[in-house]
Amino acid sequence: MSNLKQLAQSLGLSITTVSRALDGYSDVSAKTKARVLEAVAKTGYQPNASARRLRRQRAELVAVTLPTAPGHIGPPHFLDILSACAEHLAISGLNLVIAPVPRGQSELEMCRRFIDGQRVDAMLLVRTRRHDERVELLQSRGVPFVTHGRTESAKPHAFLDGDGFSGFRDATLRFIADGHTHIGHVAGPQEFSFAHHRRLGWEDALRRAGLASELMAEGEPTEHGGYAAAKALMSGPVKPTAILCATDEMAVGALRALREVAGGNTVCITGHDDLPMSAFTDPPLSTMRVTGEDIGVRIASLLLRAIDGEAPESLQEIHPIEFIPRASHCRSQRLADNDAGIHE
Amino acid sequence: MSNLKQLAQSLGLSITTVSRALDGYSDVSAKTKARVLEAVAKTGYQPNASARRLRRQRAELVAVTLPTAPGHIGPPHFLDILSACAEHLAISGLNLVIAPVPRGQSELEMCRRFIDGQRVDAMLLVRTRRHDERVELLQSRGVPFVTHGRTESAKPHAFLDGDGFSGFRDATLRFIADGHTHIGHVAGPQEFSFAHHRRLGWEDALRRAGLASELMAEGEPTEHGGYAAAKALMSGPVKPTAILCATDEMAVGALRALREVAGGNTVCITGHDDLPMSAFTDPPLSTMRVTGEDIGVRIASLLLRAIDGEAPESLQEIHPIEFIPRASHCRSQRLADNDAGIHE
DNA sequence: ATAATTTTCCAAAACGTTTTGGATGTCAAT
DNA sequence: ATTGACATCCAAAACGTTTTGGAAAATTAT
Repeated sequence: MSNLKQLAQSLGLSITTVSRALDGYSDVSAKTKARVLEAVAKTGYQPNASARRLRRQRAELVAVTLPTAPGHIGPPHFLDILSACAEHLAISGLNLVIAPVPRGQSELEMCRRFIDGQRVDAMLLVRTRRHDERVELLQSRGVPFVTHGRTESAKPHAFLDGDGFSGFRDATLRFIADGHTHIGHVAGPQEFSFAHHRRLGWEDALRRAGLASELMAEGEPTEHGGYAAAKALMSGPVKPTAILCATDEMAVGALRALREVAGGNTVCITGHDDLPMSAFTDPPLSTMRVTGEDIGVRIASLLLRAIDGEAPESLQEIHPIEFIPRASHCRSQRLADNDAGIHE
Repeated sequence: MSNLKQLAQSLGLSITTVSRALDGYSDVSAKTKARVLEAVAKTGYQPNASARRLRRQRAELVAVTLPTAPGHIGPPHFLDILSACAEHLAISGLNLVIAPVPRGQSELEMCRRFIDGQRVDAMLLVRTRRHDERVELLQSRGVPFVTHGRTESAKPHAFLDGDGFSGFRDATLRFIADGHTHIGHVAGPQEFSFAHHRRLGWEDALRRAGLASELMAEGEPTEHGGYAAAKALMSGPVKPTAILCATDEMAVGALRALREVAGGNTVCITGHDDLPMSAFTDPPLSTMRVTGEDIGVRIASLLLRAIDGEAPESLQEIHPIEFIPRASHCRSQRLADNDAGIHE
């Protein structure tokens, strides 16, 4: 609509001066600056984004790659995280674009398109895999990026993660303290970083207590995955009396499986994520969550610092997990009452 | 990294020719076109997005405004819709940016920033209100846009909506046919278009059947909102024997409320949206969903047509709703068995 | 052989900013 | 009067594309 040229002309000033007035250079007198500001306020002038981006050689954009998994895309609270992230990025003039992987294309091709076309200043990777080819690509291109979840990459990179290991270890220890000796795990796909760490935490606690860690079933990180995995666990020769699920969604599926299986309604269960709905399941789901304020905001500030050129080593955050006790982690009252009792 | 100039130089061609070869003009011989394509494949050249956007006077971007509601942002399956939409837009070279409203700013200011800065070619509005100021602004600026959900705007605009009215009317009729005479409604905030239409459908069925429509409670479109509303309904002088909830999330909350209240476990209940988790509640939630293929894809194609200048009148879609029967809509077996029985 | 047409190419002008490197004028110090 | 310092302004270059309006070469028609 309106551009600098017209604005300058109407004020009898040069384009340069108007531009510098708006950018707050000391270069322009207080009087003309005021005049410019007034004119801008009146016309609602906004600099053309593409032009500024071209000149500044910054895209003012950050892309988040969404792996289009079959089924649904990610934990339901994911949009909240992205929204908070976008809101925080916007303060620094950056916008967040959603970059789902087109069908028939690899995640790699997609990343390449974005960085080679200089469409973005940085990227955000979610659903990180332990060995993630996207990470390697971005590292080799020198593009700033942050991953949600660690990887096992040799070269350090910026990431934000919850301490799933400790969270699941502590939850398992809690079950052990409650007298459980058969503690199962409904695991997410082990290629995913988050799922792997949570499993390791569960295993670690069992090992320390000298308990076997064979009661594990893996499934898709969805309600159905949790359902199927829990069914598998409950149909084995040795049945668990407590189950840690990798996510709340899986736990919801597991809850249904337990409902359908004989003796299932005394099996204790926990999830992870503290989804809004988890307080409303039957029984209300005991779960965990990353402590502190919004994850999205923290991711955003990591991204900003990465763009500013900060070293990856100093951009790695692992946040503690807090346990949200509700009803589901102590269903078998016998156990909870005589807490030292051995259960079989 | 690499640009047209370098590419042209290395091929001994002009910038123009290379550019036109890539855009598929008939203007360039088959042989040189092949040479160019090969060089592009080898160097991985991608045109600089900002430059192209500036020259073409298109932002190649579509923004979706996310109302940052207190609590959570939208239905959990929302990201799936956005993702599908983004994927489809990408085919035409458009990217989807998410534009949450920064705190302390109005949705209007945010829209203005985007369109005055020519940051976007079109906008997508969700959580549409019956009287939506964003719609008026965009109409007055002549920016292409599509809303998810109708409005009561006098001027027509592009939208995609489910036929919530018919969906809820039919579901209510189904309850009536099952012999229910006290049918309640856990409603969403009536300022929202979707919530209002669903209520009207419920009311319409009751009116036709000569039944009173006073058993309604309104709440936030969240689990907790549904919980509180259902509690309110169940603590009145006349209690419903069936309840239609505006969304699955509200239904999940209502289910818990019914669990906590005497006689609640025979009250029939339905939701709307068919969230993944709805098949796993106790009892499995009977619900509804928009028929046909992915909503996100359809929104995307509406957006594309709007950008192409198609008239708003021809860009209005209301899609039928299909009922997903599970267990929750016929809990009181007495009713279901003798279907003509009067219940009190 | 010449004119008309088609094919193939390209120089230069945009697009709207930001930034560089002065230019002009004012004022105080010499 | 000259110099230096400072305040205020601006012309022009650049960012990397796409598009316009030809120009040169090759082909066909006369």
